[in-house]
Amino acid sequence: MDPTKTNERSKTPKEAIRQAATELFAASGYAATGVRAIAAQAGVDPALVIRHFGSKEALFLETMRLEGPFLQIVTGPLDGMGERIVRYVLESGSESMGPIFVHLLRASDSEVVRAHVRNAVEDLYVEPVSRRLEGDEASLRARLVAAQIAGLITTLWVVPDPELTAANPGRLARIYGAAIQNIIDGR
Amino acid sequence: MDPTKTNERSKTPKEAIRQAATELFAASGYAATGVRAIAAQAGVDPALVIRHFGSKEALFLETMRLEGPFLQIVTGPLDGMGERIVRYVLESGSESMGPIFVHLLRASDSEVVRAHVRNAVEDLYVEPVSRRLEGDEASLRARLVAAQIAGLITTLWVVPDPELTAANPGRLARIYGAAIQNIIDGR
DNA sequence: GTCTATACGTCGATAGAC
DNA sequence: GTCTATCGACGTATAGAC
Repeated sequence: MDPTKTNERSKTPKEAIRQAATELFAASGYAATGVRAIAAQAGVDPALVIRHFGSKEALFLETMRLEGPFLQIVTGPLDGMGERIVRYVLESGSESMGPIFVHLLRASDSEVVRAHVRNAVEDLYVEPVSRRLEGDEASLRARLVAAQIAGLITTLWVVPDPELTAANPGRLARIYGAAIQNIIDGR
Repeated sequence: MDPTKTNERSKTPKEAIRQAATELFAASGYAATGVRAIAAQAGVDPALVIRHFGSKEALFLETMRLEGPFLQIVTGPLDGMGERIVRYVLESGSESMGPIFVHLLRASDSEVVRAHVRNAVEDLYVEPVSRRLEGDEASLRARLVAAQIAGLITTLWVVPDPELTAANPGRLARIYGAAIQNIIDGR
């Protein structure tokens, strides 16, 4: 009569909370996910959630760790890198990295969340790209590439544009990739 | 005849609420601004805020109307339009349009807010740019231009990158403008 | 040391008296 | 129409049971 999941008896309560939070935040975002709902799904008391993670926001950030094989993209040849970046972003939409970015940006009303995003962008995108770029103002141009990626993610998934999400990925990669390549090559 | 109310110094209560909300939302964003704080600044009862505008969210959206002379930028010549767009965005940061976009994106955890942003982007950016673009896939390319603009706004002000905000505006306009121009020109 | 029960303060929103 | 009183839900804190 109750098809919801049973208690994960093989795990410690803290891990059960972390897993429940990961699922619920990923499914419904930050605001729509309550501490009591997380506790219910984990099969624990709501107070335990705060006791183990300090606050709802801290738990949110812990489940929203940005990591991905983006570095591999950047270690490839400079030629065609723009298009490869776009393809990677398009694929990451259904993967782990895309949705995480989406929920983080949507919850960026908090300064703590913004700092989290800032650090992740710096480590994941700006730093590796900056290393690879040649010519003047490599750091500046790397940040503008990151801005282009952020814009694509925003328009595709944060505030989705239906016509863009339905567009042919190959055309997107070709057109937007060329624009990114323009900054990679540096005029 | 209906002479003015007892409150000669202020406008009608509804307008006082609207003005107070506009100031507070612009200064502190959506989450950090409470209904009671708005009512206090407007000098009215908190219940009036909801009664006049339905909800905090509806009042927020009413104060966050996106409008600007962006259309003038797009009516100019196609040549150099990319750079002009970037300059306009950079200037709008201290103006009315920039902060509004920032607070809307930061509050985009709500589907109602997302719809608001989607409509504004469509009317303000995509539609005018799409009209001006030549060649195939004008609509798609216009949306990718909008994506680049969104990325610039995001990286400059939604989740500010200190090194970008401190960068020379002329260099930003030249580099990022060229990338936008790449899509405007269409390969 | 973990976990539970309970409660506190605040939030957006509502009902009903003047 | 405007205020008083209050609602239910939220995130969070704490005392104390196992």
